Amino acid sequence: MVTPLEKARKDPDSMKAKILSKARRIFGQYGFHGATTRMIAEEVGIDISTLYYHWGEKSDLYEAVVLDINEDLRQKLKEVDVEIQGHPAYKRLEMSLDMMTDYLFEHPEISNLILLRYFGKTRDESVLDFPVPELVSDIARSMGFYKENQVIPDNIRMRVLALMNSIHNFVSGEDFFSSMLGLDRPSYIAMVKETLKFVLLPAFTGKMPNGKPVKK
Amino acid sequence: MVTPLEKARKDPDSMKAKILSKARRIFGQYGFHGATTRMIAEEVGIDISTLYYHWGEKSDLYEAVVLDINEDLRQKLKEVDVEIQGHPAYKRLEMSLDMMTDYLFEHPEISNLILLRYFGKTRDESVLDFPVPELVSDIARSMGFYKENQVIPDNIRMRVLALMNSIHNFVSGEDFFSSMLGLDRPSYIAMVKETLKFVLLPAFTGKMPNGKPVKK
DNA sequence: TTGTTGTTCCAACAAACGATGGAATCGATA
DNA sequence: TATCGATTCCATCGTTTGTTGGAACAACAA
Repeated sequence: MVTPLEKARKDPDSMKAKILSKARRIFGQYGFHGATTRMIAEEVGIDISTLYYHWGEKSDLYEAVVLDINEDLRQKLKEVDVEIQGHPAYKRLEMSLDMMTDYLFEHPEISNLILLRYFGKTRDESVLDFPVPELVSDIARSMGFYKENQVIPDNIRMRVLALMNSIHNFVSGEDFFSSMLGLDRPSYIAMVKETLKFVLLPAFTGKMPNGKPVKK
Repeated sequence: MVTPLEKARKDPDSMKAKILSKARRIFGQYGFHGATTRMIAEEVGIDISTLYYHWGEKSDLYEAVVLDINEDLRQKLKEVDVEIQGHPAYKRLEMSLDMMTDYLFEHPEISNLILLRYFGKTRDESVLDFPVPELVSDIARSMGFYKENQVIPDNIRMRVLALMNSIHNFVSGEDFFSSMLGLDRPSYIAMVKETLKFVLLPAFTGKMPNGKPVKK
């Protein structure tokens, strides 16, 4: 059996896919309760009942959105994993940071939704949580923090979470931070990359962003 | 003239203060739209109209909550700043991390609300933003990242943001992350501290958490 | 006593929200 | 053409949410 989400992902021009795309953005910006079905329908340019026809309840649509971005993220991580093969650890992390930052700035609703799921609660606790553990394991192995096919200890998992969240924070907080610093988009993105490297490279690779070892 | 917030902060046993206290928790957990005035009133054990009598509109109460936690945070930062005087840079950062982590785990709604303000939008954009820039400058000076009474450049501000947000993330995401790792509260908090030191100390101080310089 | 002031609750309102039934429309098929 | 399924919109429903008016009550001053 084929789920509505699979249908939508297969045919990006379908009404299901259009609704899903707008729903991603609006749920990401306003959260589950802040977003209304009317807002989403209006954004697509359709009646609310059409939205309900395709996706059923609001929470069902939300669930589809979560699974959708999770699939996107997983796919992107695979791409990155292929791209960085063969480089030394230092270069691998640096490349990953650049690529993931660029990708997430193109799809900021991914970061928004992930952070909202971490930090915010929903009134009705029906909603599912997406498989963060798998993502974390993938990243840990891809970065070479831990060897293949082994159970990854908690402290390594925590470090990966810290790494991921640092990116999500800057992507998701773009409006707030860039206006606070008075930066335009390209300058802000460049500064995010610089900051991420400054903070993360020494801890995870033992080298400063300029490639020199950390001074004593 | 004395504002309702000042009244509430002066008399913690007053009804205004009781409402404010519960409002902090509920706004922090559910966000502005997710929280309802009825939820807050019920938590306090009063009628909704009593809540409106003391704080007026929902957005006014929310504004008071934001200013309240901002004041708490500012006060705590001052305490930390006094405590760490005289220590070397490495020790200052380590102490600050420990103290701020403990404090925020005691008042997680502070981290919740700050992150929700960064990342989430409100349907009516009336709401004010609280003075993050000042906080960031205070921290930058307190940590010795930059000298007193100078305009702090953007890249330093960004590093401070990265530092602050790393703590907020782990505090605010406690439920999600600790259940994901299967840790109880004390273990989780200990692991958060360890992780924060692992990630942040090398970049900001050039030393590993064990005090040794970062290896080449 | 009477009045005043501050506080609390009951009841209710209008608007917004999630959700649905049913009619209308369109395209393909027989 | 007639029929059928899929899709879209209009109108509407019940509930929740933000908000308010007014009565009840207590404490205190005149």
